[in-house]
Amino acid sequence: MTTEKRRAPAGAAVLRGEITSAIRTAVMQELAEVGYGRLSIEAVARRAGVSKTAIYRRWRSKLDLVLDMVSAVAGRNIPLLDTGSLLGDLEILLHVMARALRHRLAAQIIPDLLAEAARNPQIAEKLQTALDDYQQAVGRILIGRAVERGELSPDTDRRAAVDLIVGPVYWRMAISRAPLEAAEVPRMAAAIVAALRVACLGPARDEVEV
Amino acid sequence: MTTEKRRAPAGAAVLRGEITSAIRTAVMQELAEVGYGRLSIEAVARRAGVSKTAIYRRWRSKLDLVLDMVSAVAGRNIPLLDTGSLLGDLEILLHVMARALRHRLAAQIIPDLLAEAARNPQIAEKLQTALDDYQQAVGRILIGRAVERGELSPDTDRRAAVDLIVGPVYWRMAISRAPLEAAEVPRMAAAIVAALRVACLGPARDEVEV
DNA sequence: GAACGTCGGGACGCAACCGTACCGTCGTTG
DNA sequence: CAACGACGGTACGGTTGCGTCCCGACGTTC
Repeated sequence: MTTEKRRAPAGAAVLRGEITSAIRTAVMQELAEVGYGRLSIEAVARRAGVSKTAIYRRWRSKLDLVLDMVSAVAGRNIPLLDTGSLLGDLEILLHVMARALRHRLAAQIIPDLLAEAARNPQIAEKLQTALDDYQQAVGRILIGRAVERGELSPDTDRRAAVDLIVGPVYWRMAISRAPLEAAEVPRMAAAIVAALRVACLGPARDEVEV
Repeated sequence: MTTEKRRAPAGAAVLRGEITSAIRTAVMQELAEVGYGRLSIEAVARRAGVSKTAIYRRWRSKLDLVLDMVSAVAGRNIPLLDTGSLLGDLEILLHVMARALRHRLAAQIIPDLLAEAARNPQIAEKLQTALDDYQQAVGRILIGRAVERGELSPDTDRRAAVDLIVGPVYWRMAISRAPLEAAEVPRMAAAIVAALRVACLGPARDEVEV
């Protein structure tokens, strides 16, 4: 290819960032409103006040568009503060999750995409890696620190631990769709700590005492 | 209306049950495959080997059809066996939930409809009442019995308890989509019992704000 | 200030689906 | 055994969305 004579695009021949971000927010809103299944490029374009071509110039298809959004959002990893105790760490994590799921958009988009992931391999892959990263981070860092401190047994099952930690918040906010008051977090955190302590003891062979 | 001369429909003029049920299973499969958002009557008809008219004669619209399916499935309440101990009751419940979510159809349809419920008031209502029934049943019966036995404090927060019980299984099977081995159930049940014990101790009493 | 070249917008062809109207079929009823 | 009447199937207009093509507009570069 003799591209030597070519000069870089300039002037009006350059993607306008404002439009790109207008599309992005429109996609989020549309995704929340109708879900991935019914997401239409035309609706996105309408909502963004933009032509369809503007979208197709940036992303090859609807799937590409959504995949890009997902990786953009899921890419940023959560900071897991070290408060010095498992209980403290958990409270922070629960607060962060609750805060995230309190946003209307997130609370609608996340369950929707997770459901869609069950049937769309591309979305599943993108989402699953993000989810795995998240779970691993929680498992390794949060549980790992607790093990180092001696708060949990070294042979704690990381996956089971993640289920016990993340499950209740997600169920409460995304499925049951009941608000989680900040005041409830400490209690939930304490309950989870108790659960984690028991979970690493292995199968319930012993009788439980009051 | 002078319906006196009317005689009851008979012969070929009666809905054929085989076709009705063919439609029903087709809807379930289609729902699992493409989700509610993309569910199309034509596809259902094709899959069932039936005409669209056959469907429209039975249900007024796509929404009606799905609502009917939901109430049919969600209507049947789960039997909660009394094993004599909270731990035993929990193990049973977890097994039942795990068994249900192991079915491919259920594991795809349930999250999908729950996500859809977030934006469709009609589905939300049907599903929410079913969910509430379920949660109440778990809360009242399972927790209630444990309280009677003295295993849990009388002022246990039912809602928080349900979150701790149902959340982990749901997360594991429907979101994380990792298999839950039967051997893991006892451990998870034991962990949940521990969590419930702590949860009813009340909030961390130092900070109680709304 | 003219040339450049991509930009956004509107229009197009194509495909899928919705919900309805009509038509011949068929089993029961009297 | 004939009449009944809802049955299932086909065909149809209308709508929506996809992805593409062509056009005039526009800001930078030389």
